[in-house]
Amino acid sequence: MGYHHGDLRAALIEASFGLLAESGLHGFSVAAVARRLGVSSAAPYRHFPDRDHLLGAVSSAAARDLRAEIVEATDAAGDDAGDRLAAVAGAYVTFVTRTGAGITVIFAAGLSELVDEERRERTRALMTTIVDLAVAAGPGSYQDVIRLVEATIAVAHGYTSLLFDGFFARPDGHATDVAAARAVETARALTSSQARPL
Amino acid sequence: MGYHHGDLRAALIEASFGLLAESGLHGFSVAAVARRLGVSSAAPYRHFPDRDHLLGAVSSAAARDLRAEIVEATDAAGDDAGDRLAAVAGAYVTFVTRTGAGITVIFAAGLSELVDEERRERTRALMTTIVDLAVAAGPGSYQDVIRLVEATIAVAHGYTSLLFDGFFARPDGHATDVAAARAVETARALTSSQARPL
DNA sequence: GTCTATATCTAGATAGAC
DNA sequence: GTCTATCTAGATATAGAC
Repeated sequence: MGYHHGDLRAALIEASFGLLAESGLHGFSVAAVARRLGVSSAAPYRHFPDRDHLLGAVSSAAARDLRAEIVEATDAAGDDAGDRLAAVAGAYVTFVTRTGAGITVIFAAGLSELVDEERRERTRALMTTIVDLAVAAGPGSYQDVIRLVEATIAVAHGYTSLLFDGFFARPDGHATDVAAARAVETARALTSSQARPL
Repeated sequence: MGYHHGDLRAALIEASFGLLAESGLHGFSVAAVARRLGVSSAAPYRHFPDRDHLLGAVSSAAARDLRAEIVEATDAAGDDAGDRLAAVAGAYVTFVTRTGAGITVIFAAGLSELVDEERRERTRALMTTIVDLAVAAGPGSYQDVIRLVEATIAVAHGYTSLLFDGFFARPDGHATDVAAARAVETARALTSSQARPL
């Protein structure tokens, strides 16, 4: 076996993204992540007590990074509030196709029992960021805002799944760009119609 | 162990739906399906040569049944072409929440290599049914029609995933109805805006 | 801090009894 | 047509060497 890294903990999280992107949560295992880094299957357990804690750390990092890329994408989208919210969908498709860490990983994954304050905070920040964009885009009640957020995420996640499951073509770089663009267009249609009652 | 059924083959497919609905494709295994029926883990192999052939049969049945429920839902949706297409999303959420067999199972699952003419035909019929509804709803080019189909499926699948992953609440009967209604509303917004260029 | 080795578990799949 | 028994493979997790 190979041996030690400067920071195996960080490397394990990074390698988990790669594995998730290729094989999905289905194909994720601590052993496979270790293999990817050329370390023994026991090595990860020096840094994470069990599989769920590794996944929790991956989830935490994903919530932080996804939020950062969403902020970046909305900044690039200009001033129109509808365009800015729609950009969330594009950022989601791009990020999740690259890292494999979408809502399935960030939420669920049976991690609800894990107490991780940092992760909770990052997830909350991610949601707050999206809700704020929806508030700006939708003139409706709080309930309407939440519905708009859900719809935007549903669109983003739906296109990502279609892409991952080969509905479009193999997810090479170009297919990802196309899917992201479609997701943005579709999400954008939600906010135009939001002006009229949904 | 228990013993023989009238039709274990059919029972295995039915039990697979239940297992998929509860545990997802992630938690699916031939052994677990057998356990559900109280038969030995070897019994399924008398009816299916391997795991993929069972999943293929499940996929085939799902394509047939989902199409039937879509036809039923669109018939109930009235005459407006936009309403009829939007009804697809509602039928999808309801069906997939109950059976666990959505696009992830019907397509992907590494079943592309499986040659199953009946399954291919059912999948084709399912897609044709949706495309026809989109043609009626969208006055655009063939490309626009395909995009509308993709968007509708993305919305439907997105809401189903949100529901399954606990984004709304536990998927009891009521939560499913709410998610289905939201999916219909969101899908409906796509076709109103389709009148104006997307 | 990582390795080797190992115990335990679960799943996929096959052989042979009934 | 199903059962019991068994083999193989891969994953989680722990113990102890270096």
